[in-house]
Amino acid sequence: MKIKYKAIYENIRQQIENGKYQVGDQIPDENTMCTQFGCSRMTVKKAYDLLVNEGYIYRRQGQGSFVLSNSMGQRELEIQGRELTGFYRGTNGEGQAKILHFNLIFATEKIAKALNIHLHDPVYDILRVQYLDDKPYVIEQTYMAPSVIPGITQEVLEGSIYNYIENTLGLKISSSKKTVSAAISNELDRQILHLSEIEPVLVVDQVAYLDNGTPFEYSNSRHHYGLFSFSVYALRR
Amino acid sequence: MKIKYKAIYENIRQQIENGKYQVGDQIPDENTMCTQFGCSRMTVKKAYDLLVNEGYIYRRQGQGSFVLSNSMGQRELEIQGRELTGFYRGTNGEGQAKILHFNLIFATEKIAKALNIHLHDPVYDILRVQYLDDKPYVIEQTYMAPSVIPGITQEVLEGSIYNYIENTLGLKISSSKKTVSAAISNELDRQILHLSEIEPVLVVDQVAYLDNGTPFEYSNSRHHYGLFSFSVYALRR
DNA sequence: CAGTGGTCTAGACCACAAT
DNA sequence: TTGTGGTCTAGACCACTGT
Repeated sequence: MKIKYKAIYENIRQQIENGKYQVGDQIPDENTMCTQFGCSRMTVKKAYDLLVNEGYIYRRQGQGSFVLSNSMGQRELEIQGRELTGFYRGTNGEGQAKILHFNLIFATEKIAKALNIHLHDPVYDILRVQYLDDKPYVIEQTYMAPSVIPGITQEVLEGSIYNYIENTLGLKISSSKKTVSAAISNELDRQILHLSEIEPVLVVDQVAYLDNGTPFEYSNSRHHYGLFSFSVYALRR
Repeated sequence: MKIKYKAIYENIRQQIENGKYQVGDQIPDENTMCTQFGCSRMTVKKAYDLLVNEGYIYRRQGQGSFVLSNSMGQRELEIQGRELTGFYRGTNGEGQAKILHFNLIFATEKIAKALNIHLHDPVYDILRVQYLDDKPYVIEQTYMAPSVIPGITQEVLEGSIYNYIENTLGLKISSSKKTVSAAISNELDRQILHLSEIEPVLVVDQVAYLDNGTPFEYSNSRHHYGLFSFSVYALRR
């Protein structure tokens, strides 16, 4: 790791996650870290601020820096990558994916607006089911513009779209906006996710962005209510 | 505003929100801002990094800084304070609150763990309904330790607990961890929120922290599925 | 008081992109 | 080559906390 503040961040993060620093423990002050890592205060500060943003520590003027939580220690949630720090990996497909349909359609107003393209521009219209341990847990409706993400095929869709985008196309996925809500399950939900009439779905509406600011994906995911939850750490500003 | 980077942050943020900078527009580079605000590059960088974290802009080496979204422009959601930047204000009570019960109980293991207190320590056990425009939208089960938040009364509960904590007690609320899921509505949900059997609730489990790292509230909120959604902006690290 | 973090400076060098 | 952002330094001064 050539970037110093990331190295310091990783160093402390790991010591928190593996329990060397317990919740409530004070971690070294900035000057101590400066001498230890041979760097200036600003560099330590940057590393520590990252830890604050991710909910690992809190800091108080005049007192010091203390462990707030070991974040990842709370893995009681069923489907969770690095959910707590925030990036939704639904489309990452760590399990298997089954394609329900894969078409080209004309962008509706909603899609065009979300993807920042013109009305009636062509878009991929993909409906997939994701499985984990042979259990279906989410139905994903995805729209992407071929002008942004070219060359999508059945094969790509059976694997991970995100891997294709990052590894094959060499693009960088940088952020996303999500809105989470609960909804009554519809006919398709119940059939695919094996739900009864009274069992709901957790709906995630998402627009995902490349590092050049282009929205490349607009998706609507309907999750089995018992197999998925969504966690965030929120800092008050 | 005496803090320069916050002043710069506010300046740009407002210009994005009121449309002076449109989505996709390039905003001034760091050196330009330095001369304009009479400060050093690091200060501008800090302001811009805040804007990146909140999803307003993205930046690319060699190219510049560009508007990603005007965030708050998407106020299509029913109940939303500054949800997009992340802090859940359910307990803020902008509407009215009705108390269903208010007791002192002995902490269960789950509560003790969440609030970092001992098993069987006394805790407030509060069940409230929040209304917005005379419509019930959430049932909130809240646990707080009197040792941390003393002096809770019926009157306090009818207003805003958060206001009481910050204004009357002079404590600072700094962060929270939430887990969001969908659930089948129970008898109470259906009665209070006027739901039918097939209509679900959006459940938010939350631990909230003071700025000294103390978890002061453990709550479980069951929201009307049609009146509440939860939005986040997530940066990939 | 000493110890801590918060803000800020005035530079430096590097990496990357467009021309 | 120029312009951009990313990282980093070696200080400085201030604000807050606890002794």
